Amino acid sequence: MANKHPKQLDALRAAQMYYLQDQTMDAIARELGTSRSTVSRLLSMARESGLVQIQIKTPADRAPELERAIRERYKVEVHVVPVADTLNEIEVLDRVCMQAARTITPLVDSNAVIGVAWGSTLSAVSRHLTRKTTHGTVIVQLNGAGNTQTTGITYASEIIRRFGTAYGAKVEQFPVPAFFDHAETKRMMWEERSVQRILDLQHRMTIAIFGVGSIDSDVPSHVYSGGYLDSTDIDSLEASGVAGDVATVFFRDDGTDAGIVLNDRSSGPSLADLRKIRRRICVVSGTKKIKGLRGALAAGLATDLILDESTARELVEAESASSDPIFGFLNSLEGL
Amino acid sequence: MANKHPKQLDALRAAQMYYLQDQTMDAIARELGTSRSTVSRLLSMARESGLVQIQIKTPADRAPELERAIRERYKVEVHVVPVADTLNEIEVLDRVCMQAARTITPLVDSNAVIGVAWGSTLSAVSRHLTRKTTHGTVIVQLNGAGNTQTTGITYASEIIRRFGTAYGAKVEQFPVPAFFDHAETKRMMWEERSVQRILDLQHRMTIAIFGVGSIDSDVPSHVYSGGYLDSTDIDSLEASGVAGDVATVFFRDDGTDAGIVLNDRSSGPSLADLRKIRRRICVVSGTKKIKGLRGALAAGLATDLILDESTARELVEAESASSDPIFGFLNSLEGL
DNA sequence: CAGCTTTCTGCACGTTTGTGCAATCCGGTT
DNA sequence: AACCGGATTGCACAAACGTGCAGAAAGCTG
Repeated sequence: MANKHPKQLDALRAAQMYYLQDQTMDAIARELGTSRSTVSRLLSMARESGLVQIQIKTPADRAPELERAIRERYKVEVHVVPVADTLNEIEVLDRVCMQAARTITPLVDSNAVIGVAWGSTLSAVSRHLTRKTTHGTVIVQLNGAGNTQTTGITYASEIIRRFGTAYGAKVEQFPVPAFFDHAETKRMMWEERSVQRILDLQHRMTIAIFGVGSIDSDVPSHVYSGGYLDSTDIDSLEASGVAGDVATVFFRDDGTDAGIVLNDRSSGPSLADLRKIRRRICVVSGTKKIKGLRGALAAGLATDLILDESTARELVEAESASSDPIFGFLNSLEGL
Repeated sequence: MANKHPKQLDALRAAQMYYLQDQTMDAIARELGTSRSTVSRLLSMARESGLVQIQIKTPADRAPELERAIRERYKVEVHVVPVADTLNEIEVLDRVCMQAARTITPLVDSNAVIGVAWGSTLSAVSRHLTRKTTHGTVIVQLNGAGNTQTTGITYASEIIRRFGTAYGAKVEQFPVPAFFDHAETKRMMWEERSVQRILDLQHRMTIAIFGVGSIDSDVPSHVYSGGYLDSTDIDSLEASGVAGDVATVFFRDDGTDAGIVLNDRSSGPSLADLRKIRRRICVVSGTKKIKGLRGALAAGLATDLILDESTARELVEAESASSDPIFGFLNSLEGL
């Protein structure tokens, strides 16, 4: 029809005709004066560039049993990702993270300050993000990623860079080690202005996105294997009865963190600071993380929880059969 | 897999897997233990029941020329519906109204009070509404529909009933004639408590949805042909220089309504009252309505405008070539 | 419980959609 | 102008999808 068709405009037209008027791609192609295949490509462009937004709204009253149970018990917004229990761990992670990415995107607004942790879960999430145009959004790295072997920059920065690209946001790295060797060094670094700039940003976070580590995990998280901790550290964690971590900050089964010395050397935000953030999104895939997850929930670290179905089921069952049911009950009364 | 599958839950699962995890229907069928065709049907259920919400977000800066021009000039949120100019009037109406229905739905919140007019446009919109679960929403008829031949109940009530069904809302009819024969009768009816109940509701409207009538329309709107007005009335309208109407309330080219006597006998809300509503959505299809549309825009009756592309184009051109070309030119200089 | 109506399901078929590939276009460079 | 590399297009084929239809299941009635 017309000549000078910037692709964006064609994509918009196509999307409107396809999604709002139920036209076939063929009809759209004829109107746009191009081939059907091009329309197909325009539409996938439109989807990926966030022009088309598809979301699934669960009326809370019609949510599945499982979701209601978790929502009630832990007072979190929960999204249970349906997955066949025949899938292997990696496939499940992938599905959970794809759905997580698409669930998170609508929550991101302009001028948000988004804290992002790192790890295999977040890496998978970042790979599935769909675009959304926002203004003034900032992505800030939640915790350092350096370790004894590498500076960890590429791995963690890759993740937050993907977030930045998806939302058109500025990206702020946190170039410090995951754990300091000496708490004193950390205290001094925390006084540095370059670090303070990041800490300030972190205090202004409106959204945090993180996974959990779990100490009894057979496949231990990066933190426990990647040269971040030595055997003394791990012994000390076990001695303190640690259940897991969020952004390299540890906690116990019951959500407490007092007296866990390693936290004094960790670069992640204290649990208290974390809890101040309005929206705290926790993504978990795999039943091996149950222990850490329960701790995180007991600590009230998450406002939103995205997890796979098997883990969700186990969470509900595990809690009912927990060693301290009364405490669990109290928690659920206190709105954690 | 499991047995006792309330269909709703299956539909939710399917929708999540399809739209959030990019599974094929085949894979979903296998997991749900049913056939692919059933999944296809579940998904269309999920779409129609409003479980899946697809919307198209136009970043204002990347909107087509036409939209920007109208948005700037008339200060309304505008949605130009792309349609091939080879389509006939009825097809265009259908497309516009389908897209209108899908554009309106996301704007409806719980506890909204939605005023709905009647006419061929609104009838078409109502036929394309998609469901959305809301609570405490009320649909109220904007203006009476009785005329000298019928009570007009079935036609208008059909429209608002469809709105009610789509949003799970209570429906309030307005059982009065479109035009009273005597202004005095109207004044007295307006004192009746049954009528006052509706008027009260109308004062609490948060959204109004209407088309426009246009006096020079070759195919005159129902109001001008369906036994609502007699020839004396029509003469009087022409004598007053009327351009069109919204919900059976008339106005001139320039948006004024002072001194149009027929309005004293009309059952629709005064223009002043209309303008108090937060969100006023005007749906227009077909260039024949240009005159009425321009009047309505001049009167500031709409906050949101949904119209087809040809009409949009003509609206922009008509204005540039208006009796005051310099003004039009200036407009176009100002970044329209 | 038989007989009827209504709803649901899977199959088969035709339609619609995604994508690898080769041809083409386009902007920049030599 | 000739050349080149990357992006874009349409084709052809395969994959994915929607839907009329007939049989099965579930309600309903007497």
